[in-house]
Amino acid sequence: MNEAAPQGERTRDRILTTAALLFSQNGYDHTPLSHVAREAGVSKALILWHFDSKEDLFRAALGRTLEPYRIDADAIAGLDAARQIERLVDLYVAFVSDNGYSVRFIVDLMVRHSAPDEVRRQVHDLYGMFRELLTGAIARGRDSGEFRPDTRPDLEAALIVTTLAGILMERFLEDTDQKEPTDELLRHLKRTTLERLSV
Amino acid sequence: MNEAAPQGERTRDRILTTAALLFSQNGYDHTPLSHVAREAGVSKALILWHFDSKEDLFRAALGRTLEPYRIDADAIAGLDAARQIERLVDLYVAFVSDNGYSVRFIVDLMVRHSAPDEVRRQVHDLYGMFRELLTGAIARGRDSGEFRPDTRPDLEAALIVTTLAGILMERFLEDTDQKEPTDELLRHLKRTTLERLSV
DNA sequence: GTCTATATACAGATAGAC
DNA sequence: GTCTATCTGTATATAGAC
Repeated sequence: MNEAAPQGERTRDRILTTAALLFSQNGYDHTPLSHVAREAGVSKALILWHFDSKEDLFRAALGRTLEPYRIDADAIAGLDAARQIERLVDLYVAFVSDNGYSVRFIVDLMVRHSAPDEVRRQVHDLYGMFRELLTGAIARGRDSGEFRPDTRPDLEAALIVTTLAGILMERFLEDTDQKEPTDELLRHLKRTTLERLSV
Repeated sequence: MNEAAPQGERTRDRILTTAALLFSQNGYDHTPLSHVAREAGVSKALILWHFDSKEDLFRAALGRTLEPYRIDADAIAGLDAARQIERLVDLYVAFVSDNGYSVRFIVDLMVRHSAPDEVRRQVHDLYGMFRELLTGAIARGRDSGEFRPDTRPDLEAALIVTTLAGILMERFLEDTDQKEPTDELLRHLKRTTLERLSV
């Protein structure tokens, strides 16, 4: 027997994982507790014993949904500035590709202004951290002479992340999950950015 | 008496307008018919006499919501290519500023894949038309010698609209309706684009 | 065309046995 | 901790009078 994970905890955990999945797939309003109960193999009453309300379950499940949302700054260590920028762009695109459902769900919450403040702040911070990484890479490239001396790292970084946000948006607007046109656009973004920055 | 607009038609129209507003403000799921009825000054039953179902009302109301969504190609006539690009960018930003609620609503429908096919197609077409206007302006600039001869109008236009989509996205991600940072970003977008295209 | 009253369904949440 | 049974509110939709 595993003393650290009694039955109740494991059941609670299964409810949480199930809820996180169903909420991100169907949305809060279209995920009745009965559905979560069925998929998790428990009764509605048990869910409401573990969590005070559906809203409470939702907030707890959001933690699961946001688990993969983190930035690994080490991933760009040891590269020159230009390569760091390219790598950050690729990491962004890879992330939204790998987390389609949940990214769509979180974006939906943000667009509808129905994300809890904590989530809103978390997303905001991640966005800021990513932009900071870009800003830092551009600043180092400028200071090392790799980029033009009149480069404005913050503004350039802001333009890049905005365009990436646009790529995300367009992915949602398209029904088909085509990636080929986006790839060409991505190459164009990276190329024009580096051409503009380079001396 | 106005023979062309009997009482029933005017009431139906008021229901439709009220519904379009409330749906775009609060969303479909959080707009009960009782709310529409109260705001429109009629009974729930009357709404369901005019429209077969809530879903039917919703589809009809979407027409109202999309009414302002159109592109006036004449607005850029007589300008040189660079000025046309700047003007199109400004028109885009002005539109999303003037139609905050409904743009947010439509985007939400698209993100959640819950827009009727007709609406999805309509938005897609508008997006395509706007990109076409940009593509045309860039192509004319290239052919007139104003822009570099190796310019690829379609790719450049795609990059611009993607960045604009990103600006829209970021406006949703921010809680505050600040516009100052966006303005600086917009200027940077226009300036870098034109610098890249110009000979 | 417009209303009041009602049918029907289903959601979240609670009571209480085990 | 987990269940079945039930309460309670609210939503869409219908019936039928005016």
